[in-house]
Amino acid sequence: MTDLKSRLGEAAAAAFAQEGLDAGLGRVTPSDRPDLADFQCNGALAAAKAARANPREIALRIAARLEADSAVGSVEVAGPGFVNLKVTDAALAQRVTELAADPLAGASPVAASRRVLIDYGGPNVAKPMHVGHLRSSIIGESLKRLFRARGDTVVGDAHFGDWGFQMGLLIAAVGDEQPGSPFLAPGAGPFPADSPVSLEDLERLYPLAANAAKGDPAYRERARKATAELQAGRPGYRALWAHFVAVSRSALQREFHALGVDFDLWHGESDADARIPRMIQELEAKSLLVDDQGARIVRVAREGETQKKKLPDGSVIEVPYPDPLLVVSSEGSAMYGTTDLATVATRKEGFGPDLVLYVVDQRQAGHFLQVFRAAELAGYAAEGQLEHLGFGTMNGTDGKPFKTREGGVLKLHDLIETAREKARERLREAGLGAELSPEEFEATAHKVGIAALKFADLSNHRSTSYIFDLDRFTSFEGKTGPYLLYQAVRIRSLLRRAADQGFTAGEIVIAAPAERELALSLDAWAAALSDAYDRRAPNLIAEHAYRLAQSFSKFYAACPVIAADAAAERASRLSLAEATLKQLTLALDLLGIETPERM
RNA sequence: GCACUCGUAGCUCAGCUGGAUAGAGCGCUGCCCUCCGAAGGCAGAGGUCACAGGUUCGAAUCCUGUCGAGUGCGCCA
Repeated sequence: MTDLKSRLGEAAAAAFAQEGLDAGLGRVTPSDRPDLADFQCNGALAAAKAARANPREIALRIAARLEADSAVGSVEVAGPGFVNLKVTDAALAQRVTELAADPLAGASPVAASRRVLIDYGGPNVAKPMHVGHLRSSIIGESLKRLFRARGDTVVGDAHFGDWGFQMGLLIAAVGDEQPGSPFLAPGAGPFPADSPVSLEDLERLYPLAANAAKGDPAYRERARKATAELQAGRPGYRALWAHFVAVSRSALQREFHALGVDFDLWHGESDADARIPRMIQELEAKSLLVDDQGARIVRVAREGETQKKKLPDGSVIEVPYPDPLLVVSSEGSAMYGTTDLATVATRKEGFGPDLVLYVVDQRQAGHFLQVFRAAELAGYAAEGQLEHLGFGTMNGTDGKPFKTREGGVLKLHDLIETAREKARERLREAGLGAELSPEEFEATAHKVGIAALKFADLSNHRSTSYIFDLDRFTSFEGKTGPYLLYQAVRIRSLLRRAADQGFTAGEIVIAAPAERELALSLDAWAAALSDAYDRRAPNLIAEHAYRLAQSFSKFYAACPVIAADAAAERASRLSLAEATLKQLTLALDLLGIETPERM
C-alpha cells in the first residue's frame, strides 16, 4: 500500500533516471503553495546544478514523463524549475478507500522488523514521581507504541532505581524509627505486603534520611554501612529491601498506568549489579581497565579526539575527549556508569536487542556517550545499537528547571489531578454530568485531562527545553489534546446519528475543496509516521493529528454529511468521516492518548 | 577554561537532510449556531528567522565568527 506522495516520488525518481540523472533527486513533497498544487518536486533545480544545465528545461522533461502517471491530473513547471503536481480526484478517492481498510490507516510497516528495547520512565524506590518523570514516560511510551505499530518487536523497560546508597538510607531510617524492629534482625523476612513499612512510610522517610545524611556525617556513615551490608547479602536487610521494592513498584505501576504508561520489564539496577563482577573480569581480560588516581577507568576517546585543557600555570595541553568512564571508584565501589554498562550486557544476554533507545534527560548526554563507547569496546553492543534520545528540561518562567511556588518539585500525581479537575469543570459546563454515569463521567474527565497533558508535551520537539505553563497544559482550546478528542468524539456522534437514521457509508467521491484537503491530509499520514519513526520524534505524529483534525473540522463546517444533497454524497462523506476517525484514533493511540465515546 | 544544546510574531512553540509569499496555538480586532456537537469555523493586524561575514542561481535551514541563554565536565545517581 503506497501513499500518493511516495507513489509520485517513485515516478519522479524513475523520470530522473530515464533522463540520465540521479534518481535520488525525485523527491516529492506536499506543496508549499496549496493554491498552485498538491505536491511538488524540486529535483530539477539540484539536477541543473550538477549537470550545469537549464533547470527549467530539465523540469519540463521530468514533467512530461510524470504526465503519464494516471494519478496525475496536471503538471506544471513554475518559477525557476519547480514541478507542480495536482492529483486527480479519482486518485484521491481511491487512496482514501484503501487507507480506510488498512490496519495502519494508510501507513506502512518497517521493511525489516527489529528487536528494540526502550529504556524510559526511570522511577526510583521510595521517591514519588514528579514532573521530571513526565517527559521520559510519555515520550518513551509513544516511541514504544510507534515502533511496535510499524512491526518491530519492542519491550519497554522501566529501569527501576532499586539499588545503591538510597537503599542504605532507607534501612537506616527504618532502624531509627523502629529500633529493635524484627525487620532488621538477621534472617528476618520475607514480609507480607501489609507489614508496617508502607508506601507512605517510604515516601516520608526517604526525604528525611536524605536530608539527615547531608548534614550529619555519622548518619551518612551508618547508611553507607547498611548499603554495604545489603549488597553483601545480609538476609534481614535483603528481605526488607525486597519489601521496599515490592511496595514501591506496585504503587508506581498504578501511577504509570493512570498515565497510560505500561512497562513490559521492571528490571532494576539490582539486576545489573549482579552482572558487575563478571563484567570487571571481562574488561580486565580485554585490557580495557586502567588504574588511574586510585580508581579504575575505561578510556573511551578515539585516536585524535581531544579537547584543550588549561593548566594552572597557564599552558594549554590537549587531553583525550570524551572523558574516560569511571568503572571502579577508589573505594572499590560501583558507580553510575558501572551499573549502566552492566545493564547493556544483561540486555544483550537477555532480550538481545538490535536497538536500545534511552529516553533520558539531555543532561545525561555525556554520560551515555561514555557508557556507549565502553560498551562497544567491551563487545556488549555494536556501534549504533545504543541511542540516547535526550529530552529538554521543563523550565519555570525564570528559565530554570521547574519548581512549585513553594520551591519544591511538583508531584506528577498533583499535576494529573489538576488537569483532571479542569476537565471535570469543563464537562459539567457542557452538561455532560447529567448524561453520563458517575463512573463514565470520571473516566472521561481522566481521559480529557491526560490528553491535555500529553499533547502539550508531545507537540514540542523532544530535544528542546520548554517553559512549563500550567494554564497551557490544562487548556482545552486551540492546538490541544482535547481539541483532537473533540473532533474524534464529534465524528463518533455523527456516525451514531447516521446509523440511527439508517444511513450507511459508501463509495468515496472527492469533489468539494474541503474534501480534497481532507483526503490530502489523510494521505500525509504515511510520511508522518515514517518520519516520526526515523527521527524518533513523536511531535511529528502530534503535528499530523492536529492537521488532520483541522482538515476534518473545515470539512465538517463546509460539507453537510447527514443533510447532504444526495444519497451518494452522504454515503461518500460518511466514508470520509469513518476513515478520518480511524486514522485520528490511531494517531492518538500512538501518542498514548485514549479517545472517549463522548465528552 | 573546555564541550554540547539553543536564540523564529507580544507569549508558548513548529519548521532546520537549502528552494516559490516563514507556520500554528494563545492573546488582540471583527464575523458565523431555525443543517449534523461553537472544546468549533472564517477573516484581519502582528516577524530585518539574535547579529556579522561566507558557500550557493537560491539560506531560518549549511560553514565561520560575535553577542546572549541553558546544560555538562571522574569517585552522587
